[in-house]
Amino acid sequence: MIEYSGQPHYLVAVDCIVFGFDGERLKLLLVKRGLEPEINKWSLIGGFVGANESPDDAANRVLKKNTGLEGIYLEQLQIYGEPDRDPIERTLSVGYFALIDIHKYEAQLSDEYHAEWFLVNESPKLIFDHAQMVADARKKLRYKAALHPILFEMLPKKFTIPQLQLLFEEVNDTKIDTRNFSRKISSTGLLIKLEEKDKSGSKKGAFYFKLDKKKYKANFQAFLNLIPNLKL
Amino acid sequence: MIEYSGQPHYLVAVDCIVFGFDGERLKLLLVKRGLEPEINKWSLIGGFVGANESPDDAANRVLKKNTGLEGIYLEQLQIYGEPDRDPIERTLSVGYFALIDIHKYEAQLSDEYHAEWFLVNESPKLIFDHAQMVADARKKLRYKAALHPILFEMLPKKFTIPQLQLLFEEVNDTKIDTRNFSRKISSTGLLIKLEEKDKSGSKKGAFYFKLDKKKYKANFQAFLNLIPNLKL
DNA sequence: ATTATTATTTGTCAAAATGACATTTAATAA
DNA sequence: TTATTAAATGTCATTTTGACAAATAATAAT
Repeated sequence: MIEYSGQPHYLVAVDCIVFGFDGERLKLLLVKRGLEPEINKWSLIGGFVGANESPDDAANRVLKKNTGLEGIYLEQLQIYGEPDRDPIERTLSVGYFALIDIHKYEAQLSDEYHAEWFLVNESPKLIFDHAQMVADARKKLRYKAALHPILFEMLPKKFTIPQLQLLFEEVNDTKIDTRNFSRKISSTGLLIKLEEKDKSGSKKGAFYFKLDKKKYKANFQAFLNLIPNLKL
Repeated sequence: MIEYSGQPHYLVAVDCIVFGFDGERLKLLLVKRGLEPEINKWSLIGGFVGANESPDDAANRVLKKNTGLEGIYLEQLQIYGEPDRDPIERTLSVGYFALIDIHKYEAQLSDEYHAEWFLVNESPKLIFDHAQMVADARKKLRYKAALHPILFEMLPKKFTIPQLQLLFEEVNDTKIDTRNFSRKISSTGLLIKLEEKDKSGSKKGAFYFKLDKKKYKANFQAFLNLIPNLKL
C-alpha cells in the first residue's frame, strides 16, 4: 500500500458536550472515564474514531454506547489539537455539542450507564482540556440559540412558554421580559398551541405548545433574533 | 512509552480556503498539488499537521510557506473525515477559511509561488473533497459576514464605500441598495473618513475610509445585521 | 466658458420591530 | 366569597428597516 512517507500519524477522538434541560436548569452530562490515564475522573463522553467511520459517525456511536441515546442533535464544535493535550500520546479530538431532552432518557442513564447530569455551573473538575471544550460549547450554544431555534431540541414534545423562556434565560444567563419574549416567540410561527394545560407549576396552569416541525425544518436557517439587546 | 493500545492512527492535514477581493470580484486562491496522487491538479493550500504543532499552527505555517503570507485572518471551518476521502491512506483534514487583501500580496504570489487566483464561480475542478470545502466555506463566510465585520480583512487599509458594498454584494451574491447600505455601515461607527479620494473609479471620486481598529477589535463580537432581509 | 456626463453621496417617509412598562385572567386555596 | 399566584396579554414611544429619488462633485465634451 502506498503511503505518504514519513508523516506522523495520530489518534483522533471525539468528545461530546451534552446539554440537557430538566425544566428548570441547564445541565451537562458527564461520565467517569474508563481508561488510564485519569481513570475514574469526570470526563466528557468521548471515544476514538474507528477505522471505518467519520468523526460524525463516531460521535453518534459513542453517544449511543454511553447513554443509549440515538438520533440526538449533534453539531461539530471545533477540533482540539494542541500537541500535548493528551499526556499519553498525541490525540486530536473533535468536539461536538449535543442537545437532548433530559426526561426522555433519564431512566436509561441512571440504570444502565454511568453518566450523570451536573448543573453547568457546578460541574466537577474535568480531564485534559475538557473544561475549555465546555466553555466553548456554552458560548457556541448561546450564539446559535440566539439566531436559530435549536433550543427546542432540549424540550419535550409538549412544553409551555414559561418553560421555554426559562431555558432561554439559562442558556443566556439573563432575565427576559415575559411580554416581549412571548411576542417574539409567537411571531416565529413555530409553535402550535394545544388544548391541554400544565397544571404543575401554578393554579392557573400554562398551555402546552408543540413545535410545528414542518416550519421548524423549513425555517431552521431563517434568521431570528430571539435575545433582546443581543451581543454575541 | 505508554500508548492507547490497538487504536488506529491517522494522518491529519489542514486545508485552507483562501478568499481574496481585488476590488471587483471575490476570488479563491488555489495551488497545483505537488505530490502524488493527483499531482499537478488544482487543490486548496494544505499540508500535514506536524508532530509539534496544533492544526492552527499548521494552517499558518502552510499558508506562509505556500504564499509568503503571514498574519492572515484564519478561522476553523470544520473537520473533513470521511474514511475514504483520500485514496492513498486515511487522512482527516481540518478546513480553514482565510481572508486576505489580494493586492497586498500579488507580487509574492505570482513570482515566488505557484498559487493562482480564480473567480470563485469559475474555479477549476478540485481534488478530493475540496470542492465541498469551498462550498462550505462560502456559506460560512456569508453567515459570518452578515453578523460580524470580517470582510474588512479582505480590503486594503484605505477603501471606499462603493468598494465595500461591492464586496458585500459579491459575498452574498445579491444587490444592495446604496443608501441603506451606507446608512448601516455608518451606524456601526467602525469607519473613519479620510481626506483623500479615490479618483480611479469616477470623475467625482469616492472618499477613502479606514477601519477604526480599536472599535473593530472591541466590537467584533457585537451583533450587526449588515444584510437586508437576512436569511442565513 | 458652458453644458453634459457619471459615479458618489445624501434625504424622506411609512411600516415594522423593539424595549420598557402594568394590568387582567384563570384556576386553586383559604 | 375572597385571597393567592403564576400565566397571558396590551400600550406606547423609540428605533430600525426597507423602498424610493434627488443633489452633488468632478471631469469630459462642446
